[in-house]
Amino acid sequence: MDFDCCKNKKSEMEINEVIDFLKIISEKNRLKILCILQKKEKCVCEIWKYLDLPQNLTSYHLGILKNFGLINSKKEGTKIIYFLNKKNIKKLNFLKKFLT
Amino acid sequence: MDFDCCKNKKSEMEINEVIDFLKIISEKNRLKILCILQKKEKCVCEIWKYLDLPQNLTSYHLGILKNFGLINSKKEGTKIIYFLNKKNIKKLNFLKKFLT
DNA sequence: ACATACTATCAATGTAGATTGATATTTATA
DNA sequence: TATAAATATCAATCTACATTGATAGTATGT
Repeated sequence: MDFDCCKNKKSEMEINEVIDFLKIISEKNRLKILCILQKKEKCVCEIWKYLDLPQNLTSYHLGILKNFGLINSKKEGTKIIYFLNKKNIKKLNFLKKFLT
Repeated sequence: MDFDCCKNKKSEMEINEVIDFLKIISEKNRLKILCILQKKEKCVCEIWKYLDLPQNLTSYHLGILKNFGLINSKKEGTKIIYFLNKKNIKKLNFLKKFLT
């Protein structure tokens, strides 16, 4: 074929990164969480009560987002406060490369 | 709570649209197909041979992309040529609203 | 008419990951 | 110290959907 796309090692790695990112944010509850945290940092109980989700499910999704580096957390008494990691959120720009 | 996010009907619909779009493009083979078609329109057999995928699987993913309006097709002899629907690809801009 | 190339469809299977239920841990409060 | 609130973790279940295998349809060339 007449071009080199999705084939060389670099291209393959980039695609994998993008896919990982997309998989994370393409889950409705997680996207909502990101949405919510844009406004202001929030503790877990605020989030699950607002979104009407089970507590443990909320914790699960927060864990995924945090593990991927999209959000961070800090402790305040008995609460865990989650907030956006704005630097990593900008990974979104990465997408433009593929789809414009 | 002190704001209105992911709650009203309009917001809910927007999120659903974004999620649908993200689910479509967060599949590796489909993203690769979009990637490939950026360069030039291609028939199914070019695509599956290039990506080293089973023919029917390729057809399946092309169907999903077409059904969502990201690509279109035309017939040329025994071949079906697929090409990007550039207008709809721009739905990506939609994302910025959520993640910047 | 026959063989071949190209594509789509259908049913069955496999699998990643979202959801649920139960429980442990930690901190604050009475 | 006992109770309650907040969070995380684990195992089990459920579900969407990607993958596979088989097959049918359609166009082309001999």
